[in-house]
Amino acid sequence: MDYNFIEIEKKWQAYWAENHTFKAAEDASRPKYYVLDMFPYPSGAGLHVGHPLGYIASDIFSRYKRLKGFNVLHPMGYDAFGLPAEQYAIQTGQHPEKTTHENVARYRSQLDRIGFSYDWDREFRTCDPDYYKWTQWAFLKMFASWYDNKEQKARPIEELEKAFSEGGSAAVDAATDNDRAFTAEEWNAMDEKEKAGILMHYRIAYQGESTVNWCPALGTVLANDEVKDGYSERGGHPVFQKKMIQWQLRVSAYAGRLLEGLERLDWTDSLKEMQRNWIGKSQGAEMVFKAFNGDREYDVTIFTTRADTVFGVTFMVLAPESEWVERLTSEGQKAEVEAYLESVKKKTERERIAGKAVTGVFSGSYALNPLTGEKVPVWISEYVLSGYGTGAIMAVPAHDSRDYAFAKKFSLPIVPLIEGADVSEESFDAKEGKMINSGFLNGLDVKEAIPAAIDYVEKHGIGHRKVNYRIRDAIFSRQRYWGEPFPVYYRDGIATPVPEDRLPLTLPEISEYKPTESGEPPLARAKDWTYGGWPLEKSTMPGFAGSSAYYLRYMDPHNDKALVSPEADAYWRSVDLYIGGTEHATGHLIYSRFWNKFLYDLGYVCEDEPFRKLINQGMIQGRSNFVYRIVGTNTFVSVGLKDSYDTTEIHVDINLVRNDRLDIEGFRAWRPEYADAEFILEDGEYVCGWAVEKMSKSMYNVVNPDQICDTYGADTLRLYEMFLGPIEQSKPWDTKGIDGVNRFLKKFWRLFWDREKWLVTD
RNA sequence: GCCCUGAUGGCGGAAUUGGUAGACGCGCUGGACUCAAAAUCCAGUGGCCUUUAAAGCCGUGCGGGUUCGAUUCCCGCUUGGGGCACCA
Repeated sequence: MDYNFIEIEKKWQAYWAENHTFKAAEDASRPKYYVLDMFPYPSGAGLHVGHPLGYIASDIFSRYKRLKGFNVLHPMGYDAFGLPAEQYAIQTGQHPEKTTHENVARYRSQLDRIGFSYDWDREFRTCDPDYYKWTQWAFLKMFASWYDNKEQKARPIEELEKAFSEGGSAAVDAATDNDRAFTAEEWNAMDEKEKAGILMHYRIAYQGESTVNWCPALGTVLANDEVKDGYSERGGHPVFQKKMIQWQLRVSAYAGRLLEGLERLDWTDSLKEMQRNWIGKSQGAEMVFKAFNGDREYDVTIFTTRADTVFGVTFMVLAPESEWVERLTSEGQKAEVEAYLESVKKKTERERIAGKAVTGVFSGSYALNPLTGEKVPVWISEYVLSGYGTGAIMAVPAHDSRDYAFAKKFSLPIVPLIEGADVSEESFDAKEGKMINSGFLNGLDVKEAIPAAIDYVEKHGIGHRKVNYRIRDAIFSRQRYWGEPFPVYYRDGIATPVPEDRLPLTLPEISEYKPTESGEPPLARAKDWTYGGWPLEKSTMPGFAGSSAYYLRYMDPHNDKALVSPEADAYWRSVDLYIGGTEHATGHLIYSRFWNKFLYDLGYVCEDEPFRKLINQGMIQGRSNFVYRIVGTNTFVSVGLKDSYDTTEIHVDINLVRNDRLDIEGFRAWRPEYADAEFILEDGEYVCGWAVEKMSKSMYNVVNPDQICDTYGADTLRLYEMFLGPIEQSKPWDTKGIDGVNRFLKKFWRLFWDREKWLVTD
């Protein structure tokens, strides 16, 4: 009896399923170990050979840990809300639920063939109402919480209301976008609507106006991590900046903890570094400049990390979206400023980045340098971002390259502040050298001058030390159908939570999945989308909502009283080993950490960080094949001869190619337009070109794991994927070595079966 | 531009606390079995010099350094991959 993988795998996979061999249950007598894969989005294309790489690694490690005596939790499920199913629904009218269901079934059967040791009793989909009930629940908790900067934790909103009624806005140090100060008396005199408006500026899940990434082609806003180079990550459509009122999560409140928590995690340096950059801590100072529009005086606050350069300020710049623009635009400059703001608005995000053209307009106002008393003009330019710092800067062209470019363009003065710095051709940005032209800072080194300048500013009441973070609050609304509905309705225009015991608020049926003609989200089509007679929120939650706490739900997936019971949480605690792609570095892995910290603050989970150790598996790339068609003909030339002709390179299905030799008859049968194709051969064969590219349907280079399982068996597939190289590394799929792995398994089999008899008794 | 990573035979890659470089596999070469082929098994396989062997020399991207000893540590380059990018 030879190594018969078909029989062996069938027998044991059935045995595992029947006996729930890998079912995990809390067991205080054994140490726990939690191994998790990033759950997949079940796309219509099914699994290719690259997807299971991480799953295979984690499965091997799970089995190893079990044999070492650990109680292993190793679950799997599906990230099932999302854009592709919805786009498909818009095109075909088919309910996304149906598409999702079919795709999940396909994924499951493919996963089953590979023989994973998942505890399938814990499987769920994020689009199941029993699951998204807890996504909605977490949102309500965030809505009902504020962030206390002093205690560095989230607290119930009632405690904030109490503080306001006793001491007004000054009574708390909270993470907020509120800029209106009020006393206890003023607070207590406010009506309900006014109070609600104020509280909205403090809630962790809040509704607020901000500049968002608007994608007209998708009809929805996108989060920063969903936009790449000015195009939507899904679909590649252009993205515009637009001011809109949206639900947001106050992730920025957790910036310090998200940064500091990285220290204790067993993640790769590169991934931690990516998160550090995304969070972007910078230490500096805020300073107040007095600005004058005619005879009206305003205080304009700026942020700088180079307080030492304040003697070299020759102008100020406001972001076009800044609230100061309106106040500081003089009568005479009004028309010009408005024209400029209009031109900025029309640009796509892409144009704004790519052009990097220096643009701007004079506001007509002047400001006073608080240290020198010197009068400097106030300009408006898109190179200043409204979302960072205060949306206004002091410009020091001699020592900042962006200010330098601006000063050159608009002929503004450039005053060098560092000894020996030549600023005739470019700015001197380095933080080194001796200060000159800088009053009391003269002679100091830059590194001494920065704190000295801030000390001076603080002492004279001009400003104070300040830490700024680049990380923005997460835009949490999507103008789409296939996502979690917000459990919020509008009572007299006041956003009001649906009571917890009425969750889940299930997604209604609608007739069509596209936005309405008036531009409202698809949920506007739902009949009676109301609660207690009041209209419900029409946007839905983004993809990352459902994936932010799924690892907690696996601990206790059937609990209808809590996201996770305190007992299950206390036993499984957090994920010990998490395997998944690096593409989630600044999305899912930030949101999950935020979400977990929030639940930790409220006492729902016992660990502050969700993922102890994280490994990023590399991508398995595809090896594509090409044929070369002579332009204007239906004749194809072999790769070695193609340079003698003018040809177009065309992807050809790798299933029609063996060892780069084309199956000519197969090719003719592939597509009607190739039925009468002619070929120019080399040595009687058509040789294809090749390249290593992303494995994808459109490049016809997808290798399906089912084929490998048919030919060699799941164990050969698993062993071979591990054999391809280090797990973290990207590598092309190349079956050259697969026979060797298969041979190894056959030899291994023969250790136990010697042609006619077993060599083992048990 | 800034940050993070990597570079080892014909190929994928081992060697992860500084101690025999090239494990394992692919490929290739030779042999056994067979009428023959496939499959299987055995042996060899970094380079140079040499008919062969012994012996020797050279070898971990490049140039220096530390050390009894460096793929491993330090400095400076070249180059592949990834991330960020008007963040004041």
